[in-house]
Amino acid sequence: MRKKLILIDGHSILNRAFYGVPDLTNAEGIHTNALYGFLNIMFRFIDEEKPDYITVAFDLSAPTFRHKEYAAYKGTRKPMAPELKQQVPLIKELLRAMQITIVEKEGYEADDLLGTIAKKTAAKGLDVSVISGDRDLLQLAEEHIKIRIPKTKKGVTEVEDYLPADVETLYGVTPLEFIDMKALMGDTSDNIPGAPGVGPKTASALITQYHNIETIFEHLDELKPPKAKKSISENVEQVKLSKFLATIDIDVPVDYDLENAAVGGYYTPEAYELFKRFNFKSFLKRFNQEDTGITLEADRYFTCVTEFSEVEELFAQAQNKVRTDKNAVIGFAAAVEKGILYGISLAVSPEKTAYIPVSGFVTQEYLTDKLSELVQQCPSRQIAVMALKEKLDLFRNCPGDSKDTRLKVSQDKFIDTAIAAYLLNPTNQEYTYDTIAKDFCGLTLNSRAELLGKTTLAEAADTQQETLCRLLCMESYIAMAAWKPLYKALEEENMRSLFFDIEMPLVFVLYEMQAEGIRVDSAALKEYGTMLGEKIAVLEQEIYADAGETFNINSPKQLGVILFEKMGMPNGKKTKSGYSTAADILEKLAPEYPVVQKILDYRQMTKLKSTYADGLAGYIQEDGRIHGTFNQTITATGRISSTEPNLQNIPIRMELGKKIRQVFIPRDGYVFLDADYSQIELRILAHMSGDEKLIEAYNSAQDIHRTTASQVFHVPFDEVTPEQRRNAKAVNFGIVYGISSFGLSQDLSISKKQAAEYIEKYFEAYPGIKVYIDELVAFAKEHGYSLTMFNRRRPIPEIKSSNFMQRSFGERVAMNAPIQGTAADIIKLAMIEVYNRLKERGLKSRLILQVHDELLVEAHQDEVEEVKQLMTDAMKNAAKLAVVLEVDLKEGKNWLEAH
DNA sequence: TCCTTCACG
DNA sequence: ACGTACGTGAAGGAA
Repeated sequence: MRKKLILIDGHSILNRAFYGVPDLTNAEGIHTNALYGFLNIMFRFIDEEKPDYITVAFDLSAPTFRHKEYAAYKGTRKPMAPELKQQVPLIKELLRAMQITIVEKEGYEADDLLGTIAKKTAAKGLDVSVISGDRDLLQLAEEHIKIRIPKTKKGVTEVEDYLPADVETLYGVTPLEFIDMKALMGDTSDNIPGAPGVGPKTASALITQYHNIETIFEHLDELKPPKAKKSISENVEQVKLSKFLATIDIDVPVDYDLENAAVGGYYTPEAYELFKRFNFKSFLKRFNQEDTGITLEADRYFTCVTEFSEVEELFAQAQNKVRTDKNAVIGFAAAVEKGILYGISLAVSPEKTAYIPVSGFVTQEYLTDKLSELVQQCPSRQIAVMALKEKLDLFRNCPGDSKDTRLKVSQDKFIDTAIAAYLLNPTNQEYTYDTIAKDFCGLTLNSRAELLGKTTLAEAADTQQETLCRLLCMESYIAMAAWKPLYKALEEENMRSLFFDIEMPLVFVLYEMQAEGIRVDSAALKEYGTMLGEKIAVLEQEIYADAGETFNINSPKQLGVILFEKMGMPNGKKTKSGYSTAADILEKLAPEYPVVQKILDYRQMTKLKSTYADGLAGYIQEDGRIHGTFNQTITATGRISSTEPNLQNIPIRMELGKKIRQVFIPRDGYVFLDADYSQIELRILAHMSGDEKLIEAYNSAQDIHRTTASQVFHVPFDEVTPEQRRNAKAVNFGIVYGISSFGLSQDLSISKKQAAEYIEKYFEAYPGIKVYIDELVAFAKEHGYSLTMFNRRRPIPEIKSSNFMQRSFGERVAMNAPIQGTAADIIKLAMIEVYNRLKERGLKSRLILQVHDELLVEAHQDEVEEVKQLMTDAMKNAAKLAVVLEVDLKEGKNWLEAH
């Protein structure tokens, strides 16, 4: 085996990390995002390559030898952002603590040091990986020198690897010719001028033909195209200079002793202290080296079974496993896309994880039958899956019985590890096997994006069977392996019940809501769209007439110019990347300028048409219904979210918009029953704070906003003016959102001082609330997270920030998350209860939508009274609070009527 | 792809 | 002094 050296382009990676990772600061207020990102990238390569040697090269700030005479070029570079600059010495400190060699040399660029060391080391018979964000280094590629460029897309780091063949495939030139190509096309980011007008295409073609600029100069007469000929002929000196600038010096007199760069222990006590200081919790795990018993070795046991007998044997092993050991958990994963199954994977033990592709004898029907059998044979919670809801179609037995969308499979056999991971940290963006492996098993695995990129499963099943096997095996294996640490963590955080009694049962409720869908009158929807289209056309012409020209009204940029420059409207101040044309700004201008009102109307109508009328139409399926998706692992507070389409933001507030609700209709012989909680968040606040006055107000069933107004403004209940009530209502909302005088002043268009007075008076009226929200903030400050009534956590790292804005945000979140989150917990309990009661009684009515504090049931006409009773009861009693949970229920023949 | 705007709770 | 209300998702424009 050849030994391995990893060479890292320090500034390049630090720079990428700085711009790729959102701003982080530690308790001292030091920015740490570049450090964090750098380490993330470095660990990734260390984990993957397990190098024998490692070295990081940095530039020193002084002008470099190669560029000394041409400092003017380099001199035009933008100065480094101070937040980044302060992290440069820190990364060096960290690297030294981790016993990682740093090279830098006065007068030389990191490129030159990397080039020299790479070439010399490769010549000694080592494999070298050069890690950089910079394509300049491609010229260094050779048989044993691989250039590795990490790219962060959507938070996932992908790596582009370049050996000489890769450079040739991509650019059509050899690594050495790459220098000449660059000399022609230039590089603005590196201040290499090149020949103006010559781009990558032309440069590549010319170098392929002539191989270097010297030969090109000899053939200036015959160059094609003429544009390139002219440009190059006129800029011979500049191209020569460019080549000089682009060439990496591979013969720098650098004092580099390979043995010094041998990997020592990275995880020294000094490094531990620094990681703690910078608050890099996820990296700290590396120091404990707690043996999870989970290793990549399992990779060796990943197999792709094809023989029919092997498939039977695998299922037999799985059944045997769950029956003989009730504590054992098996992992399951499925490759499903657009309703088509390409294969499944089962992890039966650490030594046995297999993938079964759908092919030949092994049909989708056969596999789903075997799966249903496995589930039925399974005594208890032993099947671990990620994103279970997406796989439940596979567990729906009896294909002939299609009228009943209801699952027959028992619910308590499954564990969803993605949901468990979500509960433990709901702020992650995704809960895929690779992120779970990293967070809970200490394993770094290639993500799906890294293995497949944009390849669809259908394509992969055809051409990349092995990759697909590896992918699915990793998922089922991690589902199995991660359960132990996940379960332990859930226990430690007292989230067992939240997981087993709320989130897991909810998976099945949401699955059936999605399967059920909601009926839409497509003719009425179309008509609504046409009506909007006509109104939009009229408004559009009027706006153009008023403006004196045609322009794109939907472009904030163009609109800003028209309103604030051409028409000279005042207060166009609020800017960031131009003028703000948000509704609240325009509303202030509307009384004086009639165009503005038309623009507001235009906006409203185009929104309605594009998002709702046209948007929803595209989601109506053949059964005349929309089957949206409810997401259970998205929000930081525990709410569910709705996508494709979003059925939780259908218009209701405006007269024109709410009409869209008329197109949502129940199936024939059914009606809608819509029940919503009345001010559930304020009631939760009353309960959780224990404030006697607020509890009393609710228990005497008073109009809460009026009561608040009466208390805050010291007027008798019956003499509260509408304005006072409105203000009090805004204060109530503000309390739930995490009150700030600024926010309230914005909402009510009053001064900050006045808003502060309202808040003060509110706290005088309800002293228990003040105490409670102070406690919420103090708790979050101490622990770094907040909790709901049902122990749902929301991490709030911002609350310890030294940055005022971030810290204030953290404080508001600390006030809001327990309230919004508890409301989410309660309606989830209500949903499960409604679902169970409908099912137990064998009713035809179905729960079909949830909108945060509202449940919509499509109820059979013969069951209306029973279901009304059942819904109200389930919702009211979902949680026992010090105040009653009032529920408003209405019946209707469309969603507008029912709400 | 990021930003702005706006629909909902 | 800082410059915001909490939580979402979709569409269209700009780059």
